[in-house]
Amino acid sequence: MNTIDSIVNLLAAEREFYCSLRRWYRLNARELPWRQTSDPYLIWVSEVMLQQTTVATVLPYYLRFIAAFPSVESLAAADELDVLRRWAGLGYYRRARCLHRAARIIVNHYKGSIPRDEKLLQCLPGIGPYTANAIACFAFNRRLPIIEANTRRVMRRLLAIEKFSNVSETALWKCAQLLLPRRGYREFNYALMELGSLICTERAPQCDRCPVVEYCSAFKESRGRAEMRRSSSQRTAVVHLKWRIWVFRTCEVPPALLVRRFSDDQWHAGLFGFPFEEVVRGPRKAQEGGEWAKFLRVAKRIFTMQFSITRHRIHADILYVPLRNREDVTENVSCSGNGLMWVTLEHLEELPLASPHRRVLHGVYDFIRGELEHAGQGADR
DNA sequence: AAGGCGGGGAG
DNA sequence: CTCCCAGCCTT
Repeated sequence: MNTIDSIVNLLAAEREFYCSLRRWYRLNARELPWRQTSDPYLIWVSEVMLQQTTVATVLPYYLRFIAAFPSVESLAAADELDVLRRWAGLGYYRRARCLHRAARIIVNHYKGSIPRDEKLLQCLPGIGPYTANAIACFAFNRRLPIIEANTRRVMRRLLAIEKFSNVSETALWKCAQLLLPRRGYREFNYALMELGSLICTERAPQCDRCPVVEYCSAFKESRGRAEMRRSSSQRTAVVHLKWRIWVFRTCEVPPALLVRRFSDDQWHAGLFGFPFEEVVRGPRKAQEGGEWAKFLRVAKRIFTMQFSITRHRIHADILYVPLRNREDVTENVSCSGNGLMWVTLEHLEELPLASPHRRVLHGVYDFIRGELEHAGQGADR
C-alpha cells in the first residue's frame, strides 16, 4: 500500500483542517489586485508575471502593464517592442513574447475569449501545467490542483514527503488533486499559496502561527526545524566570465550610439543592448580576440562593471570608441552586421534595454556629459 | 529528468 | 555573499 496516499486520505478526511485553513486565510489574506477580479485576461497576465518572480516585484509592473494593455485585444494589437518596453526590468523576456503571441492566437483562433479548458490553455505559448490550472481555477472556477513553489513546499511538509525518497512531481500533483475539497477549492488553493508565502516559508517557517500545524507531518517529526540545505555538490556551479562591451559613438549632435537587438539564441533575446563579446582566456588559438578586435587599439576602457545572469558572474570592460562617422564601424562589421543600428541618446532611453546594458548606458551617459562639458569649456576660450 | 533562463529581494 | 521566487521550454 502506498504510504503517501494513506497520509493524504487521512488529511482529506479531517474537516477541521479545511476549516482552520479557510478561517486563517479570510483573516490574513493580502489584498492583491489579481485576486480581486475574475477577468481571465488579468489573471493570466498576473500568473505569467509571477512565474519565478516575487509578488512585491511584480506589483508595479502588473499595474502599469494592464493600464497599457487592459484587454487581450489591446495586447494582441500592440507592437512587440511596446510590450517588451513595459516588461523591461522584470526579466524572463521570453514570457512577454509568449504572452504577446498567445494573445494573438486567442484573438485569431478563439475569437478573443480565453479557453476554459486547461488542456487547451497548455497549448498556448508560455502556459505550462501550473499556469493552465491557475487560470482555469481562479478565473473559471474549475476544480483543479496547483503545484508551484508555495504549495509544493506546504505539501511536502504537510505530508513529510522528504521521508519517502524521491517523490516525483507527478505524485505531488496527484496528492494535490486528492486534497482538493469538494467545495471552496479555489479559496483552498489560494489559502495553500498564502500559507506558503506568509507562514510556511522556505527558511524559518513560523510554525507557532500556523493554523494547521497540528496536521503537519513534518512538524510532528522535527518541530519545525528547516530542512537540510543542499550540499555543495548539488548546487549549480558558478561560472565566471569576462566580457567586453563596446560603445561606439558618433561625433554628431546629438551623439548616436551603436546598439543591436539580440537574436533568439542570445542572452536577453528580443531586447536591445550594446555589442558585446566574451573574452576567451588562456592560449590564443584561432580566437583572434573576437570580431571587434581591430578597434582595441583606439578604444578607451572607461569603466568596468560586474553583474550576474543566472549562475554566471560576469566581469565586463566597457570599451568606448568615438568615431568621425558611422561608416567607420558599419563598413568594418561585415559578418555580424545584422541587427546593428545607430540610436541617439534620447531615443535609447525608450528602447527595451537589457538591465546590464541600461547600466552601461547610464555610465556612458555620465562620461559623455563630462566630455561635452569639457569641450564646451574649450570652445569658450 | 535536468539545465537554462534573468532580475530583485531577503537573510 | 547565497538562496529563492505564483515555471516554462528544450534536450
